[in-house]
Amino acid sequence: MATITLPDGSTLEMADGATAKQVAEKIGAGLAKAAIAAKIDGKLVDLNTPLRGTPRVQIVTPKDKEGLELMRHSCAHVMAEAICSLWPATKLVYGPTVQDGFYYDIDLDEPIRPDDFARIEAKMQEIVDANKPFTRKELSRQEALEELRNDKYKTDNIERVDSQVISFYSHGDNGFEDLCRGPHVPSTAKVGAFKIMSVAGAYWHGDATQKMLQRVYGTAWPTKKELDEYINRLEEAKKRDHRVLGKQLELFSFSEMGPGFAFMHPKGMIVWNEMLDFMRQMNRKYGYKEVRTPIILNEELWHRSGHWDNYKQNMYFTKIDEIDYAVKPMNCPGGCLLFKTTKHSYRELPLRMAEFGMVHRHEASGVLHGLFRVRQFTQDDAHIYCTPAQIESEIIGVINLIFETYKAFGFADFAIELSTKPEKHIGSDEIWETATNALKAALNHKKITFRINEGDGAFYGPKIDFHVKDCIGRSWQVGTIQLDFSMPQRFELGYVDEDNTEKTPVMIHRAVLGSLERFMGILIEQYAGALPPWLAPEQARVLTISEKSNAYAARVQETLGQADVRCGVDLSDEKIGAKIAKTHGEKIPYMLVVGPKEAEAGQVNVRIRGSQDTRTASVEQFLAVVRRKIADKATDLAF
RNA sequence: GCUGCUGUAGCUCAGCCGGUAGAGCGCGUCCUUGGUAAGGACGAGGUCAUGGGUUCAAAUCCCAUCAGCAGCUCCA
Repeated sequence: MATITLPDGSTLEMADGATAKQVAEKIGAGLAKAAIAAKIDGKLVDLNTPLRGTPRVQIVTPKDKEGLELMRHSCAHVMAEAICSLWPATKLVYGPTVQDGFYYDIDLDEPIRPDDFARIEAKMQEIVDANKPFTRKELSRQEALEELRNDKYKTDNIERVDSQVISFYSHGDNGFEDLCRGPHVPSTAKVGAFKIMSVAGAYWHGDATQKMLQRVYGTAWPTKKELDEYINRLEEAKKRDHRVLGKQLELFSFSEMGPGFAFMHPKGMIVWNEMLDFMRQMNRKYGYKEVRTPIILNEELWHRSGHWDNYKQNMYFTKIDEIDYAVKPMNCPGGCLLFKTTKHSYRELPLRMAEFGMVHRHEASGVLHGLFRVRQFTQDDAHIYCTPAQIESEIIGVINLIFETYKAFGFADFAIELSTKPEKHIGSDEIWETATNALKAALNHKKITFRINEGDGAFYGPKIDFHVKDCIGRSWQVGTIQLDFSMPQRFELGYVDEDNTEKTPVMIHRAVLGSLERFMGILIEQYAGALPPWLAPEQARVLTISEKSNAYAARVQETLGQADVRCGVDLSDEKIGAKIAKTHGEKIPYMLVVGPKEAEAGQVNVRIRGSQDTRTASVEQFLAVVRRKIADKATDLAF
């Protein structure tokens, strides 16, 4: 007999060798039907695994996170079989699950096209309808290597696992079999509602020198309804796409004349300047002075800074009067030159110098992506020159500044990473260790939990990276704090200490928004284009019922404009419904409907973006409310 | 940079088994003066990304280039 303990603590007596499936059947027909796998003593296994002794058993269904992944993985197998049957030359490489779905990397010279998806799906449906059992076969490592000696991909897969038992799964009678750790759903009927999503190239092992494989992406969900909801969610995310909204809302554009170089339009410039004004305010509050350094500087400078050796492939070069120059990819070397123009005393430290620096980086053509990845961008950069003793308090100061800033922009959720010494770096190991420890100390002091990102630091020093989470759960890297002992040495920066000796300062590089361009893109996606009043290009618009109220509308607009509210007016001879629809499309926070009634009473009828309700208020009342919303950086428009 | 897909009016897209272009939105003019998510009529607007090739004939087929999209690699 086997004594089975269930997750609720109850026990079941079963015959020795009974399967997990039988346990599910004993518990209930519903569970047995939903069951796709089991967990025995915490280990995920196939449903037909025999039970002995006194195991703890949990029946896994697609409702469990692990069950869902397992189901998707099984679905990947079904897709693999479908592809192999349609393209017999296919060599299977690797088919894991990913967030919301799965993919399978295949080696096949004939490209699979989106037109083929329907055929693949139809074939998959055949396999599903056949309701064939997944069966497991185990071989010794040696036997497995022998059996797959002609398959370099599968051989490689075996070599990458350390288990001595290698398992294979097959479903059906046509001999489809795939190396796989498992477990799997019991039969092909249990892979859920699926859809082929896309196909793209992917290097073998992510190595650009290796063969480009085809990666076919699919998704699978327990029910058709959930699949539809997922497709819906994707469409919703697409509506937030800052590239689409940027065009629609006339914020910015790109031209074939300059791939990766954004054009900021008048409305985009308003958002930009609001961001900039706010960051300047923060810089003043936290004791920064602002500077500006040249875009183009002599190539020699970049040799000295280490950029030539470590960053050359990302830089643009030019010649002026036969002399070699480089376009700056970072602001720090220029900042160092500025620091060196005068002699410094320890009394000046910490010296915090901010720069909204426009930098140019040659990014590979394939990585350009709206405002998120561009070749020219503006960093809200700063360099803090300080003594070693001041490092921790300075870093804490920057962290405070960063948190305050993100909150103001409406981000509540952050994640922090500490990146350590990369392969390409300058400076000794001791320096790196000291610097890394200093960053850790500051984070610990602030009681901040962080993740370590090995080998991902800047070439001149370790860094703390800040990620913000947007309202639909996506994470964006924005701010960074980098600690640098090398650049000050290379540039022979110095200050005179209390004891009248020359010392080398420590340099802290920091950016809060990171890139103004990227941050604007993030804001657009976060708010789906419906920016809070303080950032909105047009904060209110007066809509007239008919031209009888034009003069009054103009007066209202004038009054608001005088009070620094960005207010437009729609005097067109459209009907009010059309004007409201148009204003909604432009995502303007406040609509002020005025007709003879309002004109008579000196009022406006306020309609708030996203709401059907209206409310009449005097112009003064509305003005007071909107000014407070702007001042508070409110995201809630109601009043 | 690599692989695949795409490029037609300001925008979104149709046309693409070859016979020199169409819709909706937007824009302009006129009618309409209408009270809360799109009133009506008329009109203007396109070297069909660019350069070659095949053909009597190319938006349509082929090649190259450029750009965009998805992903890979890289990154703020």
